[in-house]
Amino acid sequence: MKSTINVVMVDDHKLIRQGIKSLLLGHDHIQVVHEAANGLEIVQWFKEERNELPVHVVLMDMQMPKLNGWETTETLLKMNRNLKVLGLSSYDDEEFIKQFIRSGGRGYLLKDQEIEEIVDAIEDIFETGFYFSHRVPIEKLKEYIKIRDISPNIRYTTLTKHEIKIVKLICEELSTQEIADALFLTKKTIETHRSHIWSKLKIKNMAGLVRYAVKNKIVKA
Amino acid sequence: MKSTINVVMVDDHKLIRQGIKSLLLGHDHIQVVHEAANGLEIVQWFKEERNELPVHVVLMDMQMPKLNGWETTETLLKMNRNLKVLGLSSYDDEEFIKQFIRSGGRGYLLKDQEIEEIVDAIEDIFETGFYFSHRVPIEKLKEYIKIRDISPNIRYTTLTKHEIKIVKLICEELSTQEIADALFLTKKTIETHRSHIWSKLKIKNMAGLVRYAVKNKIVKA
DNA sequence: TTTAATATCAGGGTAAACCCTGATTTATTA
DNA sequence: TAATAAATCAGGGTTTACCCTGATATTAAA
Repeated sequence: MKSTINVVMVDDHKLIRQGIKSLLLGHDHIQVVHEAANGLEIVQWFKEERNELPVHVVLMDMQMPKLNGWETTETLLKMNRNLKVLGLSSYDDEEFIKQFIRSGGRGYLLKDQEIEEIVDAIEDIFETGFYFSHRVPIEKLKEYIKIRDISPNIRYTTLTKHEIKIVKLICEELSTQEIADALFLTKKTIETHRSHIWSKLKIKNMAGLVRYAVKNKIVKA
Repeated sequence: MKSTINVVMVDDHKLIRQGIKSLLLGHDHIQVVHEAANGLEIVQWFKEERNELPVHVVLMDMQMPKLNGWETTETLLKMNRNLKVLGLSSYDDEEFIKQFIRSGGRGYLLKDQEIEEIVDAIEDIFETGFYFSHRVPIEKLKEYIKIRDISPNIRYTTLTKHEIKIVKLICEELSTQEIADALFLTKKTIETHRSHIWSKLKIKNMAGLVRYAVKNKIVKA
């Protein structure tokens, strides 16, 4: 008989959480022991309310407000290095997956794939420590996995709260001048913030920024 | 005993389709008789392979590639005016819901809500013909429902295929000149297309365009 | 405590975005 | 067939975005 795998689910859409949970009900050796709607919630739960309940695998959506998937992963692994985090996403964006692996993620699944794969993935990540969907370009990723093992704390890009506020307003179609007026700052200040954002995110223009913002749930599309 | 409600599901994420289906398994009077990954698939199915199987409710994701939720709704209703289409979305964007209702949608659900609501919604839309989530600003929507009953064929915005190609390239952070070079056209031509897109979508700049493109799955975020 | 990051602002610049009017050709639809 | 929409291009315009360098005060981290 297979030993029981305790799974925790993190996704901001309750319907999806419940749906996947319901799919896993047919597999007795997989137990969903807790669920959370975002990164902050799950970090809080691990910190305070867990009551020594063993958790083997975390099923984590990448696109979440507040703390996104990889930010949350990094935080959780600081508390428990043995945790296996399985990323779940609509996007097979390479940069995205890279970030996640740098943060310590051990597997990645795409939402538009076969359902059986989620069960396979949970089993594999529990037994071997890794699982990557065949749609993920694994060869390229191996490099990142190595890098992470040598130097586990590679920085990922973070924007400051002022920068995030400006990103939001850019996405609302406000011009630099309008943003300056809205925040009681000069146009030049906003321009400086903009150029910092540009170089941090390595984007060329507004279009790249908006896609970043949507991907990271700074704004809704 | 309640009579059986035959439901068809349209969503581009198999995992979500299966999840919801699995949730509905506990409710014997609701039968998921078919599922499809996008608008084209379901239109095709209704046209050719249905074999007179009665369909009462269509559960339709709004954000899909190829044919999106409301475009598909409009097409399906041309074939069968009695079909009740229940929209499913991550977004409570008013413009979005408006488009859907103009196309003949009869109900709207948000993905981050309680699961029981999906069962209620299917039952309500089947019995009364309407269901709107309490998170949807129903008062405003009543106007659109009326308008639709008087003049059912209000135009929604459509971009031409050339325009869509340009939208994609703008989202890839290409400048007007770069797009012109890529498509072997002059800069002026691209500018004209741009200005048409701007006025069709009533947006102010690139930021608005990218959000439109992501919302309508012209590009991934 | 020293370093590094954050937040504020300025001058001066080029290239790109965005807006107007206007025109021709070719499809498509009524 | 007539009308409409799509696709191509042009001139000439203003405004905004984006890129340099450089400065200063505050705050957070090593």
